[in-house]
Amino acid sequence: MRSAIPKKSVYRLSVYLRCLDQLHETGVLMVSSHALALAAGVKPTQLRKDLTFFGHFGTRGLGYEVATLREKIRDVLGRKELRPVVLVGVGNLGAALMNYKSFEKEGFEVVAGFDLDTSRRSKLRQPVLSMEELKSFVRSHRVKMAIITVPAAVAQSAADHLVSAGITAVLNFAPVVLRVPSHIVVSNVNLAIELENLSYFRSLAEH
Amino acid sequence: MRSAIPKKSVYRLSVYLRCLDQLHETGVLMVSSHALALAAGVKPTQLRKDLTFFGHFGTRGLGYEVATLREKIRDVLGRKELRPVVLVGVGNLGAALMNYKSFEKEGFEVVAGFDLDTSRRSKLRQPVLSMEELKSFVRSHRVKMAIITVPAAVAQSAADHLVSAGITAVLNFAPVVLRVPSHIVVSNVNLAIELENLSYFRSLAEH
DNA sequence: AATTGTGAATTGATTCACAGCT
DNA sequence: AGCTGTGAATCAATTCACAATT
Repeated sequence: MRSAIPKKSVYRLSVYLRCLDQLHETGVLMVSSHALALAAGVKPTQLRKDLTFFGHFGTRGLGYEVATLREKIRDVLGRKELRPVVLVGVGNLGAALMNYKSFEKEGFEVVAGFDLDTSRRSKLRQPVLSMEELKSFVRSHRVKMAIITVPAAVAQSAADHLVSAGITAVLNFAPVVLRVPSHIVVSNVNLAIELENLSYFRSLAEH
Repeated sequence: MRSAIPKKSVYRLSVYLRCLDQLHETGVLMVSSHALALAAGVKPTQLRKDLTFFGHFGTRGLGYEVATLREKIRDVLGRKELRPVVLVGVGNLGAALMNYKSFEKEGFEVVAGFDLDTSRRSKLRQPVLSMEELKSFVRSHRVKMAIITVPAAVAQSAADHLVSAGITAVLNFAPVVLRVPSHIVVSNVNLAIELENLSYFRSLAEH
């Protein structure tokens, strides 16, 4: 049994890291689990429990050194080197993500876009290439991660292409459940469902 | 105690609805929990359990009538009328979301964008208005939901504006934890964290 | 015979309560 | 005195096992 670590703890680790970044920028040296948890929007005990899955980083009576904890979490999350990402489907959303500043800031670089229509290269820094060029590009640039922003109807085909090119992690924005081999990691972001959910809980709340 | 219904069940309800839409389009009349669960990427028992929170919609021995179940889920999710949404922050991502087809298809209409720079109206169908116009627009159009796609530094201020204008649900793309009154529903989408998570689990998987 | 619906059992996540350091 | 780290307890979600129904 490799991973007794809850998925959600890993997710929150990223949230804590963002908060630590902010504290670091503003020159704060030490932080208590109470203060950091407040900033992250969780309970102090949850923060401490989350951290225990990865080690013990604090000093009893004092709290956590911001710079150190930040560094440790970056290590856990593998934030040493810049990680290249390719994107398939250079439509409105795809192009926006190719320009998305937070990706770079957090250590990801969208190195190329792929699309049936390679004329969609307008004001992008990165090249927009044809699907035929995908495999050789991914291999030669040793890319392991991809973003899918194609229409639902062609998302499975895009995923198949990516997998056969050697991609092992996919962030999928297409509203379909992708079928991939079990060693491939897929994470789905369905924006329409996010809105739909929000709408549901909003209606509940107004009573 | 109103809601003993798990958040995740509601989320999956939206996923089931997408699958039912597809089945409906392809003319399928009946579906078993097994088949629908397969399409949705969950276990049959989970699908059935999820449905029991909202009623019983199937026929033992036969399964579920696609059209009926679809209709019932639409009812639960409040998908009767078109729901207007405003968006604050008409940058790359914001503009892409204002054009996002899946929103319309799923019953949401982004009716206006708001930005400090109202010249960002380029090829959008919807008007891009100044922040001063937000409150009166939201009130006169009876908008209840908003999308925040401004930079992190001004996201809290955007949220404050929205809340005081009468918005009660926010889909937040800015990488900050928003402070809002307790009756406001916030859902966060942090794309950089999604990639970071994916990267973490990808690294785990390659062993 | 097939398939739903659901209590009971299990598994997983969160919170509590307090021992252990500084 | 203050705060972390963590086993135990609680709470929530998932899965099992099977009775109920067509």
